Amino acid sequence: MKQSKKHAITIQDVAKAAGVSVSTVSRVLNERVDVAQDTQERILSVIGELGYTSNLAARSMRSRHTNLIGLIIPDIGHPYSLEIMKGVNRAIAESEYSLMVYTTGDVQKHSTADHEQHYVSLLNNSITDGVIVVAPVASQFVSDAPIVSVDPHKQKRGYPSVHATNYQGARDAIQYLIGLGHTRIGFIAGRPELESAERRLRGYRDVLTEAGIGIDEDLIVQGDFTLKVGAQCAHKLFELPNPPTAIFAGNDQAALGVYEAAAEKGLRIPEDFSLIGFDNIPEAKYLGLTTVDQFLSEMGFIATKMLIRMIHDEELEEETIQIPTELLVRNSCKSLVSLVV
Amino acid sequence: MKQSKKHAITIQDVAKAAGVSVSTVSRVLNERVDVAQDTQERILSVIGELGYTSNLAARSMRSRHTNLIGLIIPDIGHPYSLEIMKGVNRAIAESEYSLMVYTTGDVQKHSTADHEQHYVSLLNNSITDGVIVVAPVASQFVSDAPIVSVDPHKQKRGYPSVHATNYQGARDAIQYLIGLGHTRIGFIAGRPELESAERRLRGYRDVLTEAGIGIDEDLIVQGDFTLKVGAQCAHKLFELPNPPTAIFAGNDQAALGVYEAAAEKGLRIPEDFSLIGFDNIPEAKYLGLTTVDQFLSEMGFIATKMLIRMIHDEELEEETIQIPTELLVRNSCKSLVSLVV
DNA sequence: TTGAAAGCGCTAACAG
DNA sequence: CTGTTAGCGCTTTCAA
Repeated sequence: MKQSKKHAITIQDVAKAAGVSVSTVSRVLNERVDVAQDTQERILSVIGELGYTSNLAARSMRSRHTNLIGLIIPDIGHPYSLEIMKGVNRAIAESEYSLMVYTTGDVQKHSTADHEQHYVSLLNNSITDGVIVVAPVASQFVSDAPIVSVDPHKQKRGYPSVHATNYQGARDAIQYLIGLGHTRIGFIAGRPELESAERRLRGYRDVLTEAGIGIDEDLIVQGDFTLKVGAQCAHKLFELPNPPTAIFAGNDQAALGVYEAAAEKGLRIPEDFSLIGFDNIPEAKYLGLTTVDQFLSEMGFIATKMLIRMIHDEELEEETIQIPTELLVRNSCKSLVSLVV
Repeated sequence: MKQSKKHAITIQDVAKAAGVSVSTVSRVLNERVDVAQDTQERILSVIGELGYTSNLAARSMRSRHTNLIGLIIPDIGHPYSLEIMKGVNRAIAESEYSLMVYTTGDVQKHSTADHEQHYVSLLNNSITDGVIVVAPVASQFVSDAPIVSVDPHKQKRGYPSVHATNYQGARDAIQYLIGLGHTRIGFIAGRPELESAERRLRGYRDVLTEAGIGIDEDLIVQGDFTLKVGAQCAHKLFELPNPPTAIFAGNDQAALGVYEAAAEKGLRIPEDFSLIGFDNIPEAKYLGLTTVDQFLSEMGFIATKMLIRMIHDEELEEETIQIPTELLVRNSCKSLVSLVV
């Protein structure tokens, strides 16, 4: 209501309208106490009238305190990312921070260490108080503000990260299947370059060996964490002369692939065989399959809590948290999340 | 490698290291052509070595060009939001822009017009070139940068918005059910204060009236777009002396509620009755239910494309786009998305 | 209790 | 082709 419509209202406009200096307005904005009661009220009411919102860019530049947390996440549309975001969101909701999710749209094109570092710098050197990086391939990050990584591709040092206990989760899952009486358990492996996939496989091998059942290499097929290849893998397993009576799918998409392959063959889960999948699978509830579940969201939650503690300058000690996470559908096995500094 | 570790590398550091002035570095950064070849190369290599990333805050403050689009969305964890984000993401991926998703964590606590305006100002007055506001309750926004809204609660003027053709979609759905031979079709309504819910109901009433079937008010029950209440509504319908042979659920969650209620009663879909739902329902694929689908993602996509055109200063004319969106599962009816300026 | 003034890192004239 | 300079809107000493 003042002058050019094109120009946003600044702290100057507020100061002028309230008949004070900008520094006084700034003090009110930052909830300093050393401002006279009536001055404060006047400024506040002017702010309300003018609909002033402080310029984030300018504020970030001057003060190292934006109350903004950045989340750098590969593919916003992927269920994996979504679950983690949910957990982050939960932690954000009960904090004084707001969340800025940064994504570049396409997983394939941007998941390089260079890009990750770029986004970390972009956010942390400017508008965020700290960032969470999900599933980074980068080993190191240069940043003056705190960083936490979630589910990094490879075990790394230098900054804290939250890991799923993939090994223990897979162990629990296989033990659960053995408890059901299965001895021929198929395994659809994930992308071998990922530490998580490798650990799940190791859990499978170890439990089967320990149980005296032994490993039949024909029962281990190489998937890639996609539904399509998961279905192909399942077909391979079903065509075996001596097919498995249960399948452990490396992740959610693979599990759905198995489900579709089973449906094609007219098999029913869990009547004809047992299917257990890793990662969150919303459909599991209706499809009768068992999942090692909820840990994605939990990882996001823990990472966010940690980051906030770091921002508050609480020095993190070398520590490990273990958080039990129930299986969603119908059993007693547990998955865990661990924190590694 | 220069001085205090705590301090991020600035354009000054780069200039010093390259033996040029900051403005020259800035020119290279902004891909100006009027820089000598060798100077440019030298600066670029220094940037690489130092791992310099330009300060977003500072850059935003000086130039109206951040290549960042803001998405203001109520609840990141809700399937509704997710679908829209997917569409936005798709459009972002094929553009030169990056996406900044802004959420405050909790739908209930923050979905007020004031908050919406606050976030619009926060982003648009500082770091974004434009914003997309999803499901706003606010009627107007003050902002110097472009705004597009998606699926606003009430029809509003002043800025462009993308609407689902809820009326036509509901019409198509009901016609589809009539085509299947149904005459007693239950309707689970959504929150009555939302225009979308009201339009769907109107589509239902109109088609039934036009078809000469007439309206049985007992078949219309008041839901609230949640699974729990959806299930209760379904129970109410099933308990009717003359229960419906088909149910149209106002949205995805309600449809799942109906599914669960049906499962409890031992009913099977679609053998025992037909169930059709609005909004994206991933589970639909496995549950045999029909959906009016994909339009959420489409709305996000269109809104983003529009916003980018607006940022590029292409004046938007009064126009309407109609985009046919197939039903997901098994039929021929279509839903549409329209654009209103 | 308040104001004046100095920058934060960057871009964009304007000179050279 | 390149350097100098003046701010963008804000916070923060330092005085008054």
